Amino acid sequence: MLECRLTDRLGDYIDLTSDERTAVDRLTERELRLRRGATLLRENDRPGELYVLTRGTMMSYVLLDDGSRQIVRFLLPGDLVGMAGVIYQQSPETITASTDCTVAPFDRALLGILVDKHPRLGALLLALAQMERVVCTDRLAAIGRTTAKARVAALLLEVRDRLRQLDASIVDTFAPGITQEEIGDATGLTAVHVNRMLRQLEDDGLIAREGGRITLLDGPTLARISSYVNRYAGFDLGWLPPAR
Amino acid sequence: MLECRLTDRLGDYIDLTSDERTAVDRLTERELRLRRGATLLRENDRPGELYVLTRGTMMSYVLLDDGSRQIVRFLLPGDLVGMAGVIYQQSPETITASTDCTVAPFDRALLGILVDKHPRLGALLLALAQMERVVCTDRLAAIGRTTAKARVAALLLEVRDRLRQLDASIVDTFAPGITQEEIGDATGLTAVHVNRMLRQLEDDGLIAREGGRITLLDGPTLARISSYVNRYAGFDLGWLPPAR
DNA sequence: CGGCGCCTTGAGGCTGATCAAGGAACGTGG
DNA sequence: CCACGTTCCTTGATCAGCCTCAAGGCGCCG
Repeated sequence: MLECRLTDRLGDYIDLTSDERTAVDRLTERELRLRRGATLLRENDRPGELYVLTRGTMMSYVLLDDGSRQIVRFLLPGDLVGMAGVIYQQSPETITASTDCTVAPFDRALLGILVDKHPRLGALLLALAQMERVVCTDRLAAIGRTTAKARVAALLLEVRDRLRQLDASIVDTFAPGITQEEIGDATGLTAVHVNRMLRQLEDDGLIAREGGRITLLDGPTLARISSYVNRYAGFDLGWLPPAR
Repeated sequence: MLECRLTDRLGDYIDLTSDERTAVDRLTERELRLRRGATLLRENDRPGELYVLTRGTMMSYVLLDDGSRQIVRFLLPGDLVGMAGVIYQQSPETITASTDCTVAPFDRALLGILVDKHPRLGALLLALAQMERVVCTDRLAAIGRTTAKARVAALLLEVRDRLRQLDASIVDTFAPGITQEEIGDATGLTAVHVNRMLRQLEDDGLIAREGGRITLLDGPTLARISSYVNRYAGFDLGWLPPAR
């Protein structure tokens, strides 16, 4: 199973000093194991803690009155979990484990201390928050303004790019590890229609499927029809302050 | 015309020290005036600077290949503008003036310096970034999983709450200052259908319209049918580090 | 007075939802 | 080892919400 520490993730973007590394590792001293399907945090709970997801996958979503669900983000190892709730007295989202997984909980006061002692890390977290916001707006544009086929294609590309960031050996074949219903809940479609769109993409020769694994046969075309841009690349972090 | 400085906005959330105030004000030393319709930043431009919007309203949006537009956010005085692009070499969004307005440009390196000298402000900016992300996910859920009527209702409530934050005298009547086409581009609808939904809300007795001004006659019902939550309230910032 | 931007309303069509039924894979207990 | 339940995938038929196209009205400004 894929594993990634927060220091590894942050280290993808900047070279951490050993002081910074120590400070970040301090957030992940405790460890919590979750079973597939377990709920870490529920909407309107009081979100006292934050988490680093270290092993397994989770998802954050919102439930509406009529029982429908909007998946906001799939969480992968190395992701900070629960940041959206850090400013509220009530959590705006529910977070559950899609697979068995391990998280490291830490009090949110530690986040303040971390930023205070290591402003550069604060700036980096601010940058990563912006990245997530941009990913969210991309999804917004996809759901608001593109066809079902394009939305599914964009989601597949995003999943591929994020998995590749964790494991460079992943190129175009991967097991997304999410059901068609979850794809639907992330893209604003029904599971039935997601299934049809996957079939169409397959018939178009853009993807292949086999036993839960998906191969992107023609990434450029997929990206074109879905207006997909990889937001996990193309950074400019030259404005970050020096390490302290 | 409404006006709001960045220090005022940040001061809504925490009491700034005079040092912090000085540092924030330094970001807005320069001033740039824009005509209604002017574009401040275009998608894929190199985003070298950030801006504080001090007077007037703007909007940030994404254009898709087929010419359709997804409005990501309406910008009001006191808002930081361009933060989404701060981490990229190419701007992910276009920003244009909806009315004549005034912005204060500053180099993004200044952001790094600000965070370095005043970590508490860095943490606050991180918190505000999370808030925008939550607003974005609310919109996502609205577009992905709710009806046209609910989306329009939610947008009206959000506009009201944001205007009220700027001007406490605004209660339930306001001039949104946006066209029906813009409401559509923000909610993933066509202008024609927005018009029908406004008429329905009016026929239902939930809103009243008169000469471009809108009155929310029944906020609670509007909030209920649209699952709207005011994300501009209910904060918990107790975890911020002390001022430096 | 003419043009333009925006709003308004009607008619018809298409995308994606809903309802329904069945199949494959897998784990679990007898 | 097999029967069974559960979960997920797959496909067909019908329906409806929202889009598209079209036409006209109002108010403002040059």
